[in-house]
Amino acid sequence: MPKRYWLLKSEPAVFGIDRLAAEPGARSAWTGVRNYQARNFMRDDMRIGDRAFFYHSSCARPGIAGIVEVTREAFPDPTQFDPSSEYFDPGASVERPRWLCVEVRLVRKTRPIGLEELRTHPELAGMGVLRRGNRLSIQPVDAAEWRFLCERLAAAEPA
DNA sequence: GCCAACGTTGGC
DNA sequence: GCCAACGTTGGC
Repeated sequence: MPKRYWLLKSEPAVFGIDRLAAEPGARSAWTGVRNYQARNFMRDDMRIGDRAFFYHSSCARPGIAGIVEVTREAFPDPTQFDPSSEYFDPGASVERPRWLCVEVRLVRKTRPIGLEELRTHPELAGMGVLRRGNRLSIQPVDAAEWRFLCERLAAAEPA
């Protein structure tokens, strides 16, 4: 099974890339996803070893901030059971969980790649995050788009 | 704050 | 099951 690529959105005011970096082992459960399409991507398609861009949304400079790797496949999102969590779902139970999360590990922070930069590359025109009105917080990324962006990053960050 | 997009809810 | 109203996302 070939590795897949993703884009994971997070609001830096809620959980930014530096928060992930500060977690033990730079790992964290990716909780709080409350959209069925995004949940199904995690449940059906996300596998250990898949890689994703960590994307900052709803902030002054939205864009890619780093690269993460999936380290645990989908399991029940514990925040749905926690009445004190803003992600609490009274319709979910431990016996019948509704929402899932995966665990990710920060591979590395990257230089910020803003939306405006992403838009300058015709190679990336198909990316969901560039579509206006896009709201999906977990999006698949084509292998060609992934490769293109990694090459751009490598060019800007000579070893 | 505005507004486009679009998912969810609820009356029928 | 339809669909209008409503709520949320997210860039600007």
